[in-house]
Amino acid sequence: MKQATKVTGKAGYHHGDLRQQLVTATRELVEEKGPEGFSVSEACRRAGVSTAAPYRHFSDKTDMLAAVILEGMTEMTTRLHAAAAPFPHGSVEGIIASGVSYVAFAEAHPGVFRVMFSEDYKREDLEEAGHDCYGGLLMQVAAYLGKTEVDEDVLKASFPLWTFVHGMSFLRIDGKAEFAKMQTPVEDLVADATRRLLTGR
Amino acid sequence: MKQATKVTGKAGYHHGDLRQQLVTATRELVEEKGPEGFSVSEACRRAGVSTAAPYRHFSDKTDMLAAVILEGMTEMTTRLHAAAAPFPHGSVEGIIASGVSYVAFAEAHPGVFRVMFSEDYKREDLEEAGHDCYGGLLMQVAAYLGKTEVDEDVLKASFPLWTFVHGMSFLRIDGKAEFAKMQTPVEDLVADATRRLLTGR
DNA sequence: AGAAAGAAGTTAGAATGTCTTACATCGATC
DNA sequence: GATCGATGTAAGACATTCTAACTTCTTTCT
Repeated sequence: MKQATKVTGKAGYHHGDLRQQLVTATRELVEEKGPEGFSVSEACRRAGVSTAAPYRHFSDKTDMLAAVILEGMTEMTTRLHAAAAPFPHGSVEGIIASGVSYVAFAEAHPGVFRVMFSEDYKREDLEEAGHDCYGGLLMQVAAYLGKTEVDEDVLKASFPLWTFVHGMSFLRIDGKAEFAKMQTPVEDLVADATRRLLTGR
Repeated sequence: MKQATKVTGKAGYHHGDLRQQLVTATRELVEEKGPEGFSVSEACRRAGVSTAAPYRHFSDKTDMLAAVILEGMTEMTTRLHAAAAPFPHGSVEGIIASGVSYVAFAEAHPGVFRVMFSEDYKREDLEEAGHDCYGGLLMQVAAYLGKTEVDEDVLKASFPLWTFVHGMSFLRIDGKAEFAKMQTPVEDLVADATRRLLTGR
């Protein structure tokens, strides 16, 4: 009656990999029904355990969501990195590719993206994950500006870029692009804006 | 006729102005605890009625939130309009002022702002309210471009502006401006970006 | 004016959800 | 091979959304 969870076939009282399975279930639910629609009970049902089981692995309902956020954050970081990789470090093209990838992540996982920014999950690990992610852009912009470290100029140049792709992400997952009758591809919008914000033309 | 008499409070069995009072309570709660923290029960407690009372005025919990969204949307519309009013119609300054005002609204009412864009509240009245709001920007940009009506060019020029202030709003209410070590005033950030996105330099 | 109709409250309760407490089971260790 | 700690379950306290049936007040119709 247990789901076949492990390849080794663990079908007993102990689950074997419950924590990760709950995170996955949570993530799926958040994706399907939105952050609001997620319930611990439902995740338990999916994982095939009682509703009390998660509390061995998570302190809270929000703790489960935090785990999802963390997963999402690291995934986003690697994605942005990978997107920029083919281009020279510090090139406008690389920065644009990162930006496009940011929006793409939001569109691929709107639920997770929303949770990632939905509330004040002021937690050390999440902050750190955020820093890692944003740090990638800072490095690229620094290189673009010919700097070896992140100084005031780099911060000032980077933030508007983030702002733009962040706004673009939300508008798109909220269907506001259709609302605004904009069917220009994201790639073009991000490329144009990034160029203008960065190079000034 | 009845509203005027019962403004002072619930003297009797009938409340007199429950609907509006519930909307207000909902809005306060959303502001205090965020969209997630809001509960119908709590709103009822604040309005001093039983938990069943709201269902005479709203179909749903989400219906109550929708009312708050509508209020917020119209308030935002008037704000943006007012902000641009002092400047010549179609001037960059007017457009910038609107943008700054957009972010200011988000910072003044982060909870409401978040609900306004948190979910797919696909409802006719909300869509319409959104159109009214965005329409203001479209008009200004049209005038800026020397057009008398909203055509493709206007749409293309306007959307990135919205995108930017929208992203800025979210980043700020999420505390990401501090996170990114940006303490440049919003006014400057919006002004710079708007100018660049719009005029190209 | 007074009865009937309808609007807008109330209480009670079903269904669902979060989280705690006390207990059961399993794997690993000594 | 008995024990112990980690991990699961069962039962339940309490909150929440929403419905159903009843009550009270307002309005409207003769």
